[in-house]
Parts: sequence; C-alpha cells; structure tokens
Amino acid sequence: MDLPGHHPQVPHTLAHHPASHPDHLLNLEGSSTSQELQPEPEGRPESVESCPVCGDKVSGYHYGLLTCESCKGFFKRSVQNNKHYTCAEQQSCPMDLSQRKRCPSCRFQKCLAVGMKREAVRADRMRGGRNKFGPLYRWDRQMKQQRVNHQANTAPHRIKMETTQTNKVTAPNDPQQMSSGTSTSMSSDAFHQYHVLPSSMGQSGVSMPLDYTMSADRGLTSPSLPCPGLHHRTFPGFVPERREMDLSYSPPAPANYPIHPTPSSSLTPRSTPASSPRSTPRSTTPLPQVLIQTPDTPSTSTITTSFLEQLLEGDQDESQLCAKVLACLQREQANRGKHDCLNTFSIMCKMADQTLFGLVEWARNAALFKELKVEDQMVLLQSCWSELLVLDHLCRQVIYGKEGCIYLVTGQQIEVSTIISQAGVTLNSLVSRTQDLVSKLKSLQLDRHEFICLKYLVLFNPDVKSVHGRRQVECTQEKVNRALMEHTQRTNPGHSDKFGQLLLRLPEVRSISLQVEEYLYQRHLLGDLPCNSLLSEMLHTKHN
DNA sequence: AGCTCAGGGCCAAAG
DNA sequence: CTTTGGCCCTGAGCT
Repeated sequence: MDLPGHHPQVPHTLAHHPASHPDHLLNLEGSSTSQELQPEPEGRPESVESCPVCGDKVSGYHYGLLTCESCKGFFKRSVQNNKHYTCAEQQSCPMDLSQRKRCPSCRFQKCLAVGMKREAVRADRMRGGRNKFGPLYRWDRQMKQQRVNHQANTAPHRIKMETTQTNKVTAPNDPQQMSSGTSTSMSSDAFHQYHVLPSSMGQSGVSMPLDYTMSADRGLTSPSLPCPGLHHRTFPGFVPERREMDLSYSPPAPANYPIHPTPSSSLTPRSTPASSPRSTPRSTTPLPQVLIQTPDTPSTSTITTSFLEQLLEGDQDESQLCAKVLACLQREQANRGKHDCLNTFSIMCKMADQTLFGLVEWARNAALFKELKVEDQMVLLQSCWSELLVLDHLCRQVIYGKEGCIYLVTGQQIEVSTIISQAGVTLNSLVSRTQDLVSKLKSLQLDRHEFICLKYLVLFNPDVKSVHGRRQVECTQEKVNRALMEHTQRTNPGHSDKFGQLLLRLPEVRSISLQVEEYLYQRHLLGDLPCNSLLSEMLHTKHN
C-alpha cells in the first residue's frame, strides 16, 4: 500500500529546489519565518521525521502533530466511532511499524500520549478548510526549524563573519534618509563603549569568530529593553543618532558548547546544559503529586519545595538560549554576506524573537500548561508574551547584570549611561522604568524559584478573555501563588512582606510590556519590524 | 484567483 | 465480517 513517492503531501516537499524556490530568498531578508522553514528539503520536518506513534514516515500534521497517514486514519476512526479498546496485555505493548496493528488500545493510548488531539477530529465531519490549530502548527514548525538550525550551527565547522562599517539603511525618523535610502558611513564613537566582557563567551581561547560592526543609524537601539530592539519613538525635532555599534562575539567552538557566559564569578553561576536539570526537556509525566495534596499535609514545606523544583525543571537554560541566539545571528549574517549588514534594530528583534521562541517552547513543555486546551494555550500565550519577555529580561538582569549595565541574552553587557545619553524619549522611559524595576527586584533578592513563579502567574491568567478552562487556569494560578507565598516565607523569615512586594511588581511589568508592544507596533507600522517573525505574529494577533 | 495543507471519505487489501 | 492505510477530495486561510 505504501507506494513509493506516493504521498500526496510529501512529494512536493522533496522536489523543492532550495536555490530556485522563492521562499529561499526570505533567508536573505533575514527573517525567521514560517515560510522559510517549509521549502528546504532538510528544513521540512515531515520529510525526515518519523511518526511519534509507530515510527512510520510522517505525511504531515494530523490532529495536533506530525504523524503518518496510517496513525492519522486510525486516530480519526477511533474518535469518530467513539472506540473503547482494551489491552489484552499490561497496556505496554510495543508500538512500531510492524506491531502497530496488534493492539489498538495501546496504539490509541500512545496517540493521546504523544499529543494527538481528540478535539481536532471534527464533530460535524466537515471536510476541508483549516482548523483552529494553524498557529500551533506554525509554532511547532518554527521550533523544529530552530532545533535543526541549531544543530547545523553547532556542526564542526566554523563561520567567520565580518561586516563592513557601512550599512544601507535609512533612519526612520529622518524623512530625507527614508526617501533616499542613502547609505551612511559610520565612525567610531560611543557605541564602542559597548562592553564585551572577556569572560562572557569564549572558553579556552577557542572561538568561532563572529564580529558584528554595524551601524545603528536607525537611531539608538537599546538592547537593554525587555524586548530588545526598542528604539526611541519618533517625535518632533528628533535628530537620528548615527552610531556604530560593535558587538564582538567570541562564542566557543562546538567542542566547548555549551556556552557558559558567566560575567562574574561572584554572580550566581549559570548552569550548563550538561549539568542543569533545566536543560533537559520537562517530562510528560502527569500532574506532580504535590499538586494534589492538601495544604495541611504534614510536609507542606517539602511539598512546596518539590513543586517549585518541578516548575524550575522546565525552565529555559540560559546558556542554551544564548547559544541559540548567537547561532541565529550568525546564520542571519552569513545569509546576507559582507555588504549587507544587519542593522542594530534587526539584531535586537532577532534576539527578542529567539527569546520569545524559547518562552513559547518553555510554556508548551510545561506539564501544567499542556493540560490546558490548545485554544486556551494559544490565547494565554498571545496575551502574555510581552510580559514574559519583560520578566525574562528582568530575571537576566537580577541574576547576571552588573550595576549600571544591561546584560543581553547573548552574554554581552551595555552601560545604561551610554543608552540614556543617546536614546530618545520612549527608549529612555523604558530603560529607566526597567532599570528601576531591576533595582527593586535586586533589593528584594529574588531567586530563580520566585522568578519562575512570577512567570507562571503571568502565564496562567484567568482574566484573559475567551479562555474556556478558566477554572483550571485559576486553579493553577492559585497553586503557584500559594507555593510562592510559602517559599518566600520559608526562605525569608525576616522579610515577612516579600511575597506582597513581589506581587506588587507585576502591574509595572504589565505596564512596561504594554509600552514595549506599543513601541514595537509603531516600528512595525514604519516597516522596521522584520515580518514573519514570531514577534510580529504575536503583535498582529493582538492588534487584529 | 490560485495555492496550501489538514481534515474527511473512499475503498482495496489485510486480518 | 471488521479494520487498516493509501489515496483523493474538500475548503478555509493565506499569498
């Protein structure tokens, strides 16, 4: 039955010619798009992946994830006909291509376990059209592509990237330049004050040189902001600053991966993927026991601790994220070539975009989040993505940031005074507000447990409109809230109000994130925001 | 308007 | 007879 090359969905993907496909050009535009993921033969996940249920060749996305045609049909029939199978063995029958027919019970259980969704089978049996999981599939594709690209970039070859000091971009705030597109030649100046900490990247002197020397002629870009890539807002009388920014990276050679950018030995050491429990994907085990127990169980404190550990387990690994962002920037610049430099704003957008990918992946891997309906997952993420970015930035500053400096996801630091002296009104406002918040959080001595709780509290927001499982979201929020309270009381016995102080910071996080969104949207309207990024997709979804 | 692609139906083959 | 799975049809959403 499996006629060679007879998969209706697959052949066109195999026939793609990277060089001739129009989507391929998108790479040169530097977008991390869903489109660019599809045409490349090795970039198309379904052309190489095997079905998570039986290992057969996948034929496309079916009912929530990439599966083979056979499991698609099996799952559809099972749901449509409301089948109830029973396993003759111990419900652990092996599931592969040759044995998948032997036990429909285990097969169906595995379908559900890997994430196939009953709700994707249409009750009305309507044919055709698109389902509600479109965005889910897009995110999934993008994340798979991230992984593919990351692997490609950690392959044992080194890329030397150098860019010239001129850059053909116009200042959005300068109408003359906007219309003429005149290239501007940069000179060294304050942007060279951007620090690159000697210890931040390379290890053992082995490096993968990646030197960015790019003009910031679109105005001062502040990588300091929660959503990097923010500029000052256009305002009357604004003269665009033309600066040169030299971000020099010395990421480690692949052999030294993961990157371990520890800015100072006095700061909390960053875990490496090899050593960190957070580097391994969160398991798909059911709800932690601790969630089911009542608060008056004798070992409440132990319960809270292990609950927090579980929450922390799925948190992003900073060094992996750092490596991912660097790889993305390298790839981006490699696709452009010497004379087509990424401008500062694009770099910051890339950083934000990659961070956002990480946050979405973190959420989607979180056991408590997975339990929600996919529609709810999507509306929650769409509602809080910018807050998560802000929190992520704050966390980075509190844990790694030095006084008066802003710590980027790439491991670099920038002096706040440099930004303040050159930024416009909106940017200054955002930098100041963010730095104020960082100071407050630093004085509160936030730890990772508390940060992860704040992330959960922001994510599980029952007030988001159109959330169906409001009760479930509320319940999780309450559990995290309680865990946070108990944790702060236990670890800060002398600071009885730390919990309240932490919660009082969330409205400011919210407010900053809204300002960030507004700013990004303005830049989007000016055509500055790289289209087809996750960032722009999130912005669009909200504004639509 | 044309294309994409995920969901549904059909039906020969297998069990 | 029922179940499987490869192929084709359909149509909402996207370009």
